[in-house]
Amino acid sequence: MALMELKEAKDKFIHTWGTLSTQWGINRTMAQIHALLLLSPKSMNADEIMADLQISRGNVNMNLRDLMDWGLIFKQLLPGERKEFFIAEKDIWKVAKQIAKERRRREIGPLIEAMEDLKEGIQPDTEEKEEFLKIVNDISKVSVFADNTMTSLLKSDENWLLNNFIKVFNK
Amino acid sequence: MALMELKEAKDKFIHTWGTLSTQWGINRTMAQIHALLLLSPKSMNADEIMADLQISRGNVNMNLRDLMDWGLIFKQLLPGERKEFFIAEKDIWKVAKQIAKERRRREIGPLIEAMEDLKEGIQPDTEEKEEFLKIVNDISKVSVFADNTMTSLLKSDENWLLNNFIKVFNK
DNA sequence: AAAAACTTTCAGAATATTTTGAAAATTCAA
DNA sequence: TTGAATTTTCAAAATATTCTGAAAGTTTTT
Repeated sequence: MALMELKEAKDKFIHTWGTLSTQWGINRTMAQIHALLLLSPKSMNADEIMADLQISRGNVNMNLRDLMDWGLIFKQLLPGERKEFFIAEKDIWKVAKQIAKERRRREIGPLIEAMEDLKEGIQPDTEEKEEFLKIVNDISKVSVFADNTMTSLLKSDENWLLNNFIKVFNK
Repeated sequence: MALMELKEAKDKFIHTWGTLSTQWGINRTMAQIHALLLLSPKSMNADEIMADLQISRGNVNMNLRDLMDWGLIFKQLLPGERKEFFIAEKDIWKVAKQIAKERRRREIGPLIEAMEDLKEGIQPDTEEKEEFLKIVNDISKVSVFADNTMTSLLKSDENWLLNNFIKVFNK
């Protein structure tokens, strides 16, 4: 790609972030607001975000709330300002951990629960039922494994080291 | 949950799989067909799937193709049968690996590429540009790390052991 | 206490995604 | 070959999601 001006590059970043996010199951606007705040050296208020991304007040409000739920941005009350300002977590490792944590909670948690429910409802008194329970149990095991793996990865930054070890080990 | 009959439990499984899949960014019908085939002891053809899930031929065809792309089901040509039959991979660990692989390809790959593009387009000749590049670089590093971690986890089943080690290590 | 500044809500509009089903394409048996 | 069986395609319909903007709610200032 040819050389770009900063403004152009920032716009491209925001646009890309928005596009990729949909593949992620994350709302495009939420991702764009996040990208905008990530790149902004200072915190921004709703009006600034509206103007910048050309979106409605309601949309901005709703997505700012979601971003706070995800733990990706924070409200900042500036002295002498009536308006609320928002600032993004800039430490990308923290951002990644936060996203992974939230996805684990949303994606793996419900799966484990659902499998437990199914296990309890079926008695393994026929061949067919045993086969069904085998699948449910296997999914249960794999999801618990995935959950544990995620938790381990997230729990402490020492895991950075362990993972580098794994990476080298598998070369 | 109260005791269920097998049919009821299978329906619940298919329904649950379909519901959870949307949170995953995976099409509901694709997930339901996958669940149906996972639970089916024998391979099924398009007409059987249409009848079972009450969906159109076009929808079945398209989602069977997607499931094959994901490597989750396989076409089976039965001797003496004109119709194509489909069977799911039943080894859940393989299924999980396949899903993780596909998501890695779809979610992490494009992110790494996009960040590389941005890096190349900007010269770090001002403070502002350096700050921008810092963020792009950090995202780059984190995504490459995530990509490597995934690859390691998927590369060989010896990792099961290593991961159990990590799990115990972090207790 | 009233008004101004600001934030939140939510019904309807806009947009995006998924599904249908009939027509076109393909495959296979005779 | 022909034509019956089967699969694939794709434009239009159905459904689901996201966005808007004005009204309602809240907080702060005067």
